[in-house]
Amino acid sequence: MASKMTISSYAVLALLYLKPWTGYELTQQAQRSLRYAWPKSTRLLYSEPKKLVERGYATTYKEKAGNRSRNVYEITPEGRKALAVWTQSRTQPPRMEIEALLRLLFADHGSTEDLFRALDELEADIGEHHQAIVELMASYLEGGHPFPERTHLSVLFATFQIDMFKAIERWIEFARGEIAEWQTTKDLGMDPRTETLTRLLANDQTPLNK
Amino acid sequence: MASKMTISSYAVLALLYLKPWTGYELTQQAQRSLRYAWPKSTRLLYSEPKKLVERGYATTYKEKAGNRSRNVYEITPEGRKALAVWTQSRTQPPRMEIEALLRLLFADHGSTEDLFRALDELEADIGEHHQAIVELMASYLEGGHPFPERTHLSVLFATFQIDMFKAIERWIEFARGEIAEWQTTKDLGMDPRTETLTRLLANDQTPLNK
DNA sequence: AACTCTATGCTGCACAATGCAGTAATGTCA
DNA sequence: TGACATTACTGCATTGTGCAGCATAGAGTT
Repeated sequence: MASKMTISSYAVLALLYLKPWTGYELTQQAQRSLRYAWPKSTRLLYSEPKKLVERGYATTYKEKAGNRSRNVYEITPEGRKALAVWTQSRTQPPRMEIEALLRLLFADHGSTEDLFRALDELEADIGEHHQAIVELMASYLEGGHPFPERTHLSVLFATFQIDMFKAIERWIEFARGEIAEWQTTKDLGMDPRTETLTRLLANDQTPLNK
Repeated sequence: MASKMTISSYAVLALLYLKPWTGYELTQQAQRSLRYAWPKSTRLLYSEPKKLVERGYATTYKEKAGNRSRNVYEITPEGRKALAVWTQSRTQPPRMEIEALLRLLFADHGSTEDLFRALDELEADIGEHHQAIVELMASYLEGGHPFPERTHLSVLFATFQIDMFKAIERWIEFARGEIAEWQTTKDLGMDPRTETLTRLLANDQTPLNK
């Protein structure tokens, strides 16, 4: 039987709403546009459209160029209806997996060098994304958007991302400064500096805002 | 044979490094402290310590109180060594799943009301976490930290979270303002306002910073 | 002309992780 | 004494990931 529609199913269906795509194109497009809101494996992006076909939300045909063939997927009217249902449902709470922060939480097993390295890695990963999105925006100015009529949505989304990345980068700098003051990762506990910070946070302020 | 150590395995192992816990306590503690850096299901948190025992990284015994019994897990010296290995490895890139942003990306299928609702839901979810962490910091001031010698780590981590939550809340307000100006979710494309924003973003600035 | 490398275009399989239902004892308040 | 929340898990179906594998096409190199 047709399995249940997951958010990932709807994400793929929403891409098909824009235009028909091949399986491969879907994997590429998901890399480019969905990665930051809904990161999914390539494998899944090949599987989802097949399930949509099973459910009657898409149709498929094999297109061939020479000896090669590829699967093209197209949304059906039922698929469009299904998307409307999704729009009405409660969104799932956001979820962030940041291993570097996990390392911070347990930094007292290791050295300050280990912790600095984790921060460097976080900075590098964020920096890559940050740069990519800034370049994407530059390309939009030169008419590089594949769906120009949707630019306003992409740009609002990009505002979120860039803002987020900047906040993380600012925090990394701040964290480096704090850690540099520690003599060790361990047993610092509620020293005067930590107490000052705790007081700030308990009043819903951070040393970073403004 | 013993399966491979995942980051989740190390997360549980790191908790066991602090002190022995029962399975149930691990699920509670992971809810309280790991949720924002490494959110995992309750089910997994019951399974992971068993695997650690299989690998020789932990030992277990059944403790009984009356007719009831519970499994207590304790780290072994091998477990401590394994943790040191983890500390040396490259951190995984951060990963964020935010369904509300996915809705934004595909908002042109629906109405502006649908989009406002998605933002309200995101605000509610973030607000809950935001409040919880601020209250946690207030409790630390009253000596509520279960491992007082680790307060400096928790506080640096909390700085990240609160800063992040504030940034998201600020963006939500901004997004509401922008969307309110649209007559529809569709076909706005590169209008003058969108162009202004795109220019800002392409220069690595956002309408929100500072 | 043969070669190597990258991109295209997938599938199968093992295993990680989730969600849900089920089971059962203990504590708490009306 | 009965109802309900909390403690304390386990089994099972299903979703999702990572990796290896397979095969064609095109571009550049020796």
